[in-house]
Amino acid sequence: MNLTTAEENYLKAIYHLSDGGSKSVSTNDIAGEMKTKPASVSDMLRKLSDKEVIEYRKYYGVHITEEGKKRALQTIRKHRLWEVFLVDKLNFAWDEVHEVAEELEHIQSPLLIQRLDAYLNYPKFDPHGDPIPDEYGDVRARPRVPLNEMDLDQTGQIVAVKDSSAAFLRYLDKVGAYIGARIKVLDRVEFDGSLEILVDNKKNIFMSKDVAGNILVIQS
Amino acid sequence: MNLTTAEENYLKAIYHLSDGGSKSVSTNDIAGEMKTKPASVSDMLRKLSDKEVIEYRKYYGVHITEEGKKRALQTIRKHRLWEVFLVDKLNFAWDEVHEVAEELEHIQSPLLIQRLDAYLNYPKFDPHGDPIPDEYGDVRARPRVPLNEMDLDQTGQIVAVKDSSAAFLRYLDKVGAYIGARIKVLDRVEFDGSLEILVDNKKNIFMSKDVAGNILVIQS
DNA sequence: AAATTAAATTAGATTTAGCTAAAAATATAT
DNA sequence: ATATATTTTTAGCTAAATCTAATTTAATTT
Ligand SMILES: [Mn+2]
Ligand SMILES: [Mn+2]
Ligand SMILES: [Mn+2]
Ligand SMILES: [Mn+2]
Repeated sequence: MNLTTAEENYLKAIYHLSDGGSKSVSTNDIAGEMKTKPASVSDMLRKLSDKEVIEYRKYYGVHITEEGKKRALQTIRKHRLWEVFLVDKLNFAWDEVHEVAEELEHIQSPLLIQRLDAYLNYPKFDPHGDPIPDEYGDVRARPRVPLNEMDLDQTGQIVAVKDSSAAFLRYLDKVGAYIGARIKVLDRVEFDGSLEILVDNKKNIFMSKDVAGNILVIQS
Repeated sequence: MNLTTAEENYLKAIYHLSDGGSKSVSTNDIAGEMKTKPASVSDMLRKLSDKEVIEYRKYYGVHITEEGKKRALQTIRKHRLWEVFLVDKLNFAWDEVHEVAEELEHIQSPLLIQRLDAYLNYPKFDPHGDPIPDEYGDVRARPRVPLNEMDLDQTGQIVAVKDSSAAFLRYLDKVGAYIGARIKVLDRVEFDGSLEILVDNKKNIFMSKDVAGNILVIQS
């Protein structure tokens, strides 16, 4: 059974809100994520349930099914591949790609995605550091730690961000904290948890605990 | 005023059926081209007329307006740029690109098209030899002659096809009559107008008048 | 100039995706 | 255990894009 563009978007939202299928998700949360009203969500849940991509018990939230997870991961795969294309080939900045990818992810053509993947050299991560599922939906996740949880003097590499808003991404660009940057925790202010970070062994930057909590690092 | 995907598709059909705005177009012709029913077309014509991209007098067919022509050319530009991308970068065959481009042409992002154009090195023609309008809607058309109208012993280069069906394109691939091939008219059978053609100075092929009429050539 | 045929429009339904307002169910607090 | 608050669903409406069937207008033949 085919999904419409709206159904794909809802399913992706449910996948994300449920942490990849582990939690149940509420109508209100979906409405918040999709920027629609709860009444519209109730309607859509009935449709997604009919198509057996979610399990739906009225008043008790939804679970995504195995089939639903597979579908969501395919859409996420397409989204992230297009983001890589936009950044690597068309020189988009990493904060300019999400909206366009949100449209491109709905183009129906398995051949297109296969060829795009090959053309991009089978990338494993998108420009925000999020993993790209393979064509079977398998994801190679790296263990990632929020920067604010790292110990003093620890080193690592920035691999992803939790907040992908354009404002946040532009701020990171400004201070040089791009994906791939090597960092070291130089100091932590006990009072508010803010940090002093060494970036790429050459630049010292200060950031609030809040900012650091949105930066994900692989420790090394 | 923004156009929906359906409106863009109808407007493009009207542009083509009217030979770029020169002829008036009938409801039935549009229905044929769009594979919808005349009743649906009447509905859509009212909408397009409200948005002032066509001039519509009930029962007397439609004319595309200047604004409509501009919009149609933008969509055509996007369609053809995507086709170049699919063939040049993703190694699609020229008979595999049309359907996907029919979806990709509706992605809304001026930046995307600007960057794609640059990335493809500002191509002037799509894989079927059709000209790509520039961002102002200007088209550099080459004077083209159907192969069946060429005189004996004349030479030229295949630059486009009238029929873009996959079946026809595959046939052309098989006989080596791809876009860019140099050809010479060796013989014409008076009885049925069929032709013998020398392709790339090395291969002799025979083709019916019907086939030749769908191949466009620049004479040289 | 009628009569017939063809083309186009209108009327009325359906599906998808949204909305608001009202009702119902569940959760929380006294 | 009630009362209150919150969440969720239902009912009813709108807009887009289709359809079929009926009607109207225009074009073509006799
Ligand atoms: Mn994204
Ligand atoms: Mn999307
Ligand atoms: Mn095409
Ligand atoms: Mn299209």
